[in-house]
Amino acid sequence: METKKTDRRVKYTKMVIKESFVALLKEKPVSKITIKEICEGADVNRATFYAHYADQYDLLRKIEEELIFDVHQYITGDCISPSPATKDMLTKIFSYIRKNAEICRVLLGDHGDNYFQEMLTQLVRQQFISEWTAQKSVSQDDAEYIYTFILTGCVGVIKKWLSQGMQKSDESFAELIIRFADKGSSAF
Amino acid sequence: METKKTDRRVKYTKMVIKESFVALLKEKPVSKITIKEICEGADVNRATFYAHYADQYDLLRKIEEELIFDVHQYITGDCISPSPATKDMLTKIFSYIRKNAEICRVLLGDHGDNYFQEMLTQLVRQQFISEWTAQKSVSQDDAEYIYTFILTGCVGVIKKWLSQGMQKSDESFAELIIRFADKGSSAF
DNA sequence: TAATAAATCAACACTTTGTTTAATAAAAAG
DNA sequence: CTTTTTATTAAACAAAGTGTTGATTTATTA
Repeated sequence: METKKTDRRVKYTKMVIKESFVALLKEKPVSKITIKEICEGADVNRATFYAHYADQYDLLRKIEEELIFDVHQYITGDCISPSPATKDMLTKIFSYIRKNAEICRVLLGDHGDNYFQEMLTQLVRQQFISEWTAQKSVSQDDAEYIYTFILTGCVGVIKKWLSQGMQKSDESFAELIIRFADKGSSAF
Repeated sequence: METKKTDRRVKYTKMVIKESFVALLKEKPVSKITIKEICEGADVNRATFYAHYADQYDLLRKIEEELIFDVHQYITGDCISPSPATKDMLTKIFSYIRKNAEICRVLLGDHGDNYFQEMLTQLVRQQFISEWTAQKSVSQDDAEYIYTFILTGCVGVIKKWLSQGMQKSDESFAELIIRFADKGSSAF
């Protein structure tokens, strides 16, 4: 991502804009952040901002999509079964989140928006449903409910883990998540 | 709630403002809704709006708090165990949500905000934790994670139920939620 | 070094905001 | 029913942010 943008000025501009924006997001929700503020913090002209983004929300969206793109790389088949492969996958994802803890904490925190969370769950959704309906004799409808329960539950737990400074190691946290997913699956 | 406000003019004003606001919330997120718009939709002077609310977000907050207050009435002790009392309690809550489906769907939908969801979970939180640590030999820390998993998971399922037109009856949906909570509890 | 592209600056009309004043209308109290 | 009280209105205001423009300067690439 962002490797084809040759011009260094563009790279720099986008970087400082994002930094300024994320810093503001720590203090208040997007809705209270003005483009003027972002530009002052980044020491960038307002016209330059509009050359790259439509508004604050567009900027937020693009930041989120970058993260989603990265996380997407880690997602492989076999999302739920408590296999070593799954544990490995989750550990890598949590390690990535830890590396980007600052922005992840903001996006999943009180000032974040639902969209990011929604995209995260959609990422695993299809994988999940198809695995489920194949393995067990569960109707599509029931599978949707189970999936929703487990996924939103796990995201909630991840948010808690993040907001409390990620005390548990990536690996042990992956084990915890697998346990939750496994127990949730047994609801039918 | 709102029964001591004697002056009928105030009652009316608040009512039309809320109606106009909720109608707008169906179309777009709070952040895109202007006070001017709300007032035009309600046919109320802008100065009148400021006499009652600080801004859109204050208005949203007050609407949410009214709902939370109502739901709070239904919450009694014994939140989790799959007892008939629990089922009865949940059925009543879902019936209330169904009666206020329009606003609930908006607040828990894509244009809603996290705060409402947060308040809903906080409502059950203390009850939950204390029951848990008493019944089973679980550390406070583990209990927090289990609670988070179950609660956010259940709220996710409720959101799905709402957004899909509440096909399941209040009673059968209460049973579903109890089943999820029970299975989630068995994670330790 | 020349050509190209990006960022800046200043100015623009426009919208929304939050507040204030006096005037008007409606409700509650006597 | 009349008086008093209170809510709402209307109009005007400065302040701030928005989104866009055209000319200029600066940095990058080739």
